[in-house]
Amino acid sequence: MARQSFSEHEVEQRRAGILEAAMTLFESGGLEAVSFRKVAAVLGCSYAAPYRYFPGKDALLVAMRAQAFRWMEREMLAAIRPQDPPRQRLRSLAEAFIRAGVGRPQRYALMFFGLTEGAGGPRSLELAAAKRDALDVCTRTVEAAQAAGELKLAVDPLTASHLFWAGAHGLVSLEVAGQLVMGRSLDELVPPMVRTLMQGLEDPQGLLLRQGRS
Amino acid sequence: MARQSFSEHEVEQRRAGILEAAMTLFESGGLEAVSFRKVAAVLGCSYAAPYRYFPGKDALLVAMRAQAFRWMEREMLAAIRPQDPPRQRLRSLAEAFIRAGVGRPQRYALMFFGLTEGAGGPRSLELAAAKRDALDVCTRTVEAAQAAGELKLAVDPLTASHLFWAGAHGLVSLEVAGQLVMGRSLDELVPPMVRTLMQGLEDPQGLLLRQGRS
DNA sequence: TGGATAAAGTTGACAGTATTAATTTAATAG
DNA sequence: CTATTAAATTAATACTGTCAACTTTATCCA
Repeated sequence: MARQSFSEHEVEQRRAGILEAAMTLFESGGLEAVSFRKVAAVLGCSYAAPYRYFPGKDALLVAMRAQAFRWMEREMLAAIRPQDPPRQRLRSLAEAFIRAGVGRPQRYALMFFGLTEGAGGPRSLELAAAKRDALDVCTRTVEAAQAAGELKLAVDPLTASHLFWAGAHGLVSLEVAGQLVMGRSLDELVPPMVRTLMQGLEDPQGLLLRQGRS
Repeated sequence: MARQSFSEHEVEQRRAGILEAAMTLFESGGLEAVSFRKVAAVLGCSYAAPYRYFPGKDALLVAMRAQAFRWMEREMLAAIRPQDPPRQRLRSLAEAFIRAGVGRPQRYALMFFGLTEGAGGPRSLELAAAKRDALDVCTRTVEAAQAAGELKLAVDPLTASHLFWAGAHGLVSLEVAGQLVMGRSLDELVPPMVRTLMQGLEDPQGLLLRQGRS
């Protein structure tokens, strides 16, 4: 006796459409270029229509951030080749993270510079999952290297992957924000950073066993 | 034959007043609580008056960021006691940075999460100087440790201080943004991070000379 | 002392924004 | 065909940054 509600799939499709439009605006003009009204204009609907699929702008931004984390996860996964030794995979991972972030500074800023965490609505579960999955790529790689005996950690693998993640993020973050002193390009800093992270994670005995280096 | 312009000092005083009002608003309600109109309301002037001292909101935010960097510089300087050995000073520096940032997450976010760098107006020179001075505290401490023979760097001191800075920032940044996996408190991560940074910066030979360990 | 002058400050206006409420459209079940 | 109701649109409110026109006011000079 009434108009049938949209199926879950249809709703998801509309959400995806809104998200895509928002992302397109974001890529071309940064956060300032993202507004419900512009999104609606791109989609050809009225400016209040998206409210049916996102309770507010915060929710839209959260979804955008989750998407950015998914992208980063893909970038990292694409960089680690199974045939490489675990230690090399860890290096590739760090390099991929850094280069992806620096290559798309706006997207990277969207990921990490979200100041309003948004009180954890139902949709921030998706964001949390996206973050966890991205970090998991890192954690698994660290664990694999340790399991293969190629990495002697001075701390537990989870802590190690957090430190690894934090170090890589710190470097990208500073570069993206233009904080690195002029004249020092990222190419100068990436290799020492990766080496510092790898080396710093290991206990001295591990270093001794393999005579240091790399 | 005309009303005398304000002296440089008077202008600076008004700028400082606006800045202070903006900071107060920021501390209590985040970036959303900062607007020219609210600042003016606090100061008791009309909403367009601040435009005489800041060309726009971006310029105001830049000045706020510079002030935050100056604060961080003071925090770090207060933490390094001259009587401590250089190595200990470096550790204290890192701890101070991390604890200051985590203790005031909003202010920290203001420092590093400024997405709009603002095309470098005349006032962003002050921001650049504030950033440089803060980083210099770190660089000088690293150099002192190296000069005292207490730190055998694997890279040049400037690169080392950048890595140090990046690592500390990465950790704080993740904590502030709530990216660290739940259950892992900062107290768990700070000591390993500091050790990782210190250890990672050193060349293997230096480690050998002092038998490893921090 | 009495304008003239120009800086400092105020007000009004415009274009945008997020968000909510009221309204309209349209599909479908009976 | 009609009642129902989800979806979409429109109207409206309360903000925002920014600029232009206007008013106030302190000073200098005649």
